[in-house]
Amino acid sequence: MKKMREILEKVFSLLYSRFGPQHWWPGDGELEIIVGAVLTQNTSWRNVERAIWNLKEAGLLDLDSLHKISVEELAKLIRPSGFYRIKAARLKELIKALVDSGGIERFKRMGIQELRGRLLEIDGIGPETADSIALYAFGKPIFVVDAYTRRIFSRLGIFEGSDLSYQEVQRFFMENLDHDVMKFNEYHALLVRLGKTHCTKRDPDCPGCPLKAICSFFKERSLCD
DNA sequence: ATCCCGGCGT
DNA sequence: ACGCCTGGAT
Repeated sequence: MKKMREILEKVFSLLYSRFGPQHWWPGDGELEIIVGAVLTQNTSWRNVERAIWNLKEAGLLDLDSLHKISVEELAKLIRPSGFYRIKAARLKELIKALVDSGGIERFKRMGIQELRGRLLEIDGIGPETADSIALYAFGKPIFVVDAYTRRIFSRLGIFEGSDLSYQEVQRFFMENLDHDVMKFNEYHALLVRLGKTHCTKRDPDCPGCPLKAICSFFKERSLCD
């Protein structure tokens, strides 16, 4: 399937020429990215920003402080991000794992598969969160799959019907794109951008979509007007 | 009312 | 496959 490489490049160039570089991850520092990756689970980034701001203002956005703070106290601070009790517990698990295995620098030095495996062992860290951390916090060449990715490529007609697993979708991208960190970074960020502004779940803006020329969903919709 | 850069337990 | 976790924006 040589064709898929061309399609993925086409999608990228259409998105990039419309939206430009996305400068991800939004927020600085490895720890802030790690924390943000957990807080944004099924939650809009706007709400995550408030939670992170609370942690910053309290002067707690460092490994040591987060390790010492109680779950209850942490839960209060991250309240605006929603699911705050379970997320506080998940953050504590993650922080504990980071501290116990020798800090962030130690994780950073791991190979991609070892790092991914370690993260997935932590309760509350699933494939998307693990890959977000691997790519955006540690600069590992791995493609992040999310709900937007699935929706956009289903509508394009590329994942049509087939109910693919996370791994299968990820393999599709990684087999058809160069393993370049900046490319993976920008590609995922651009898909999120499109998912928010045009390819929304309800009432998508197909006429204004940069991908409409190659989208089967748009073609189907255009027939009934 | 419905959704948001998911993950877990049943 | 489904219910749950939760606040905030639209």
